[in-house]
Amino acid sequence: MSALRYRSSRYAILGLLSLAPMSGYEIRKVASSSIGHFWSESYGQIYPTLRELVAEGLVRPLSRRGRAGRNRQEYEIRDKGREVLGGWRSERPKAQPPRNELLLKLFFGERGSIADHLAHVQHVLTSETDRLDRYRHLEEQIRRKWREHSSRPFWLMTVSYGRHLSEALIQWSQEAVSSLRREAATRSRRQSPRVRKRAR
Amino acid sequence: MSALRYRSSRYAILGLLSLAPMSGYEIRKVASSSIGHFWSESYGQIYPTLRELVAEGLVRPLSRRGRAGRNRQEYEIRDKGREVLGGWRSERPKAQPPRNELLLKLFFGERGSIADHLAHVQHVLTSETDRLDRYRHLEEQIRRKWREHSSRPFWLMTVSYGRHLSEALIQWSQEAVSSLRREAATRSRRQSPRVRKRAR
DNA sequence: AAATGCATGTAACGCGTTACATGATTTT
DNA sequence: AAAATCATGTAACGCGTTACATGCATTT
Repeated sequence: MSALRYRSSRYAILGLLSLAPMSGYEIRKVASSSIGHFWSESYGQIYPTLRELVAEGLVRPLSRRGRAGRNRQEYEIRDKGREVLGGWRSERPKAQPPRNELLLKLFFGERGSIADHLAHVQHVLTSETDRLDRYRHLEEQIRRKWREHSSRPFWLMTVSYGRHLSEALIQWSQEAVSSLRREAATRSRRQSPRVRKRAR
Repeated sequence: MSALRYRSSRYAILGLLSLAPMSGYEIRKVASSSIGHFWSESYGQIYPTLRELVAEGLVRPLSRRGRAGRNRQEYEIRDKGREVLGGWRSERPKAQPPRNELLLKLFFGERGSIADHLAHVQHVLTSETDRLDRYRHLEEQIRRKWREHSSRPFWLMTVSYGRHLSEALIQWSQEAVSSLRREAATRSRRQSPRVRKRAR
């Protein structure tokens, strides 16, 4: 694509503004909490994008009476913005090309130290366990706090996605730990076959 | 990071060359088959990177007697290349920041058409089902064909990762289909409450 | 008055894909 | 001889993060 690619950041920002008017700073904060589990957005994208959106008439800067007397500029989505957002939403979502460093390291792992691999996999195990915990809390919060909000089922679906993925990763990493241990045993046996009996 | 980022492409390429000498074209092909499930690499990266690797003495161009008389240039990893690869492998793998368009669309889905969302989710369901099938085949192939290869356990781990993920996504998408149907029912009930009885 | 933190904004990179250009070698 | 396809290579983008610069408002 020489001309345009997906420009998903625009839609992420537009989407957040469709929930409520916000400043760039807030967009960053809200993004990292609400959609942070499956999306990331940085200042370097947000501020320039906001300008673009204003220039295209999808978003409007609000007069600066923002409750805090702070030096902040809030933006509000316009009808045209909602239309554009709707059009984007109905197109088939693009998957980002896969790039998983962990698997890359494992794939070329034959000559590496098992201890290193174990450390990597165990890190996945602990971090996904934490993450799963957060998903559970989050889910409960959404169930309690947004009992009547019409977005609730959608939000729950995104959390559930994360939950399923974390559970899968936890399972995988447990299995991977076992294989790596087995592999370590095989290696040491290959190095010193006489000691084999000692192992048990 | 103003200076350098991860430069994972270098290591992906170096890793492939650690398995066997290859040309740039082959690297592309091998990559999309072997590590294609969790990694992607394009020509625009491969050729320039090969030059860099040669310049740094990590890789050596082979004399052009490649069995095919073709106009091709093969490269071979050097000892220094293996060292560098080993160093990289023992560092903790970096996770790429999450960017999931599907979830983004669902999250802002409240005003969208349920039919669109259903189509997106069902696409996940079918494509992950296919993928799972491919993983099963691949796993069986590795078990049969590489019975004695010392990389076998590592390769199996990467396939297993994919399998677990696909299984989780299949489960999730089935659940999501149900929620979306429920949501559609709720909506139509809300629109025309009198027709409620007709529905059953 | 100094320190802290809120808030906006931009420059410099690095990463990666896509699309195109080019030519050699097989195949038909 | 024409078509297909193997193979290398590069230019132009778009995407995104990081790091820095700046200044106002609030807290201490």
